[in-house]
Amino acid sequence: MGKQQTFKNLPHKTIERLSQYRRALLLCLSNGKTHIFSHEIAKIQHITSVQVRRDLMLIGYSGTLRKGYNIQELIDLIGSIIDSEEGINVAIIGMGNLGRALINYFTGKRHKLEIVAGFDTNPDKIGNTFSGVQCYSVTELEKVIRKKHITVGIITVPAEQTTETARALVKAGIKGILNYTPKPVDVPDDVYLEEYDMITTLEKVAFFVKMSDE
Amino acid sequence: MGKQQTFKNLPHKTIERLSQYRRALLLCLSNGKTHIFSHEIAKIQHITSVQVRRDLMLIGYSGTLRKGYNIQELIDLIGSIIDSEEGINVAIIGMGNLGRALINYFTGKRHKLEIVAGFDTNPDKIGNTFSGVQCYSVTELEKVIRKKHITVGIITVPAEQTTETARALVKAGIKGILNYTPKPVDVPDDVYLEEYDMITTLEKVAFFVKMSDE
DNA sequence: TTTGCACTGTTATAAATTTCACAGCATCCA
DNA sequence: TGGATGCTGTGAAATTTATAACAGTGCAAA
Repeated sequence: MGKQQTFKNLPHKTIERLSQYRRALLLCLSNGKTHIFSHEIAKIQHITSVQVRRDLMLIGYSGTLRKGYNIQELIDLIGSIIDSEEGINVAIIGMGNLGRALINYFTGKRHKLEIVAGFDTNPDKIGNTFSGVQCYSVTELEKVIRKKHITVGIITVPAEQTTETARALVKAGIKGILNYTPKPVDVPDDVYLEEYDMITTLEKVAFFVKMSDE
Repeated sequence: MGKQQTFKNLPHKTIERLSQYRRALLLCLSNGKTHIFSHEIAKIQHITSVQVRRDLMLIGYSGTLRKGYNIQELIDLIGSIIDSEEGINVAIIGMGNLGRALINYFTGKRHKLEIVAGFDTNPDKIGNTFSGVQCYSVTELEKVIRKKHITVGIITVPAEQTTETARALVKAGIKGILNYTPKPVDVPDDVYLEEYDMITTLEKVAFFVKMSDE
């Protein structure tokens, strides 16, 4: 003990980067590489090598001098930190384009994190399977979430259904919500909430493009 | 002069929040509200009222004591800062689920930021229109981008086409890229790049859910 | 075997961002 | 009319995040 708990204090930004490092490392591994230098990781992620080394220091991983970091070891270590041992089950509420994009994009990528159910109100979708994910009626939300031990919900419904969807998820005992809707939601303190609005990001890019023009 | 240029030094985080404030303000306006307090905005965005006031201070906007901020004025001011006067034209490369989701989600929301073209390699899609956006062949990328004065590109192609897509965009003279692919890209310094990976965000949510469990 | 090089690991420093603390003021209420 | 209240605006402090600077080390070439 003592070591494990320090992971609780990892900076949020480091957590995000660890996930990104792993993604990059998996790619390198599939290309046959076994070791990697901090500056190589840095290049891929558009950050500095110091930052990579600092992040790895925070998780207590040491590389080999002049050989770099062992990719497989590092992947495993990152997994032991950010993954949940028993795995985490995820639901997507809203099987429109965005919901289906996420499913496509996601299935089979991480074995400790699995989308195990989709929900929609459209009768044409209910009962069907999308990339291996069964679509249920939102009326069954609570039942399915409890039965399948789903702890994370991704909201991809139309904006006007956002609030009620979030409420239903909370009522069903969800622990984390990722809201891709443009409408912010309100949840109790014990539910972890992350909101992402694509318009904001696009407006930010547009702003800096405008600025670079003067 | 002197006032305008300070907007160049606005913190990145403030820029993002301004966009979010505007989104929330537009909603309030459509509900018939004319004024709003800093703590109301803060509540919606899950931040503190101090932060809202500080952001507004940075853009030089003053509210009325005990009445709050004039919503319309604030919307206009934010627009004058983050929007480009002539408008910015955007292209989406990759008309799969994610690309179409973005188009649906976006069209008609902001008049100073418009998606004016989509691109794909699938012959079934080329020539069609999706929510009013014409889909072109990627072979025409450079031609269309130059002709329509497109300065921002959103990449939503499959991962393995990411690198070449980014290269083509840069070659076509794009100024800003928003990459929704899990594969990081590399661009010259004068192209503003923003990358967003949905898996990272989901893994982050999962991490904090796991942590809250102990 | 020595010297230089190219890495890692870490402490110290700086920059960015958020929060605290409180002054000021218009309105309400007694 | 004289608080009390409930907001705004902002300098100062705290926190978070990133960068700089450099010591240590093992390999490689001479």
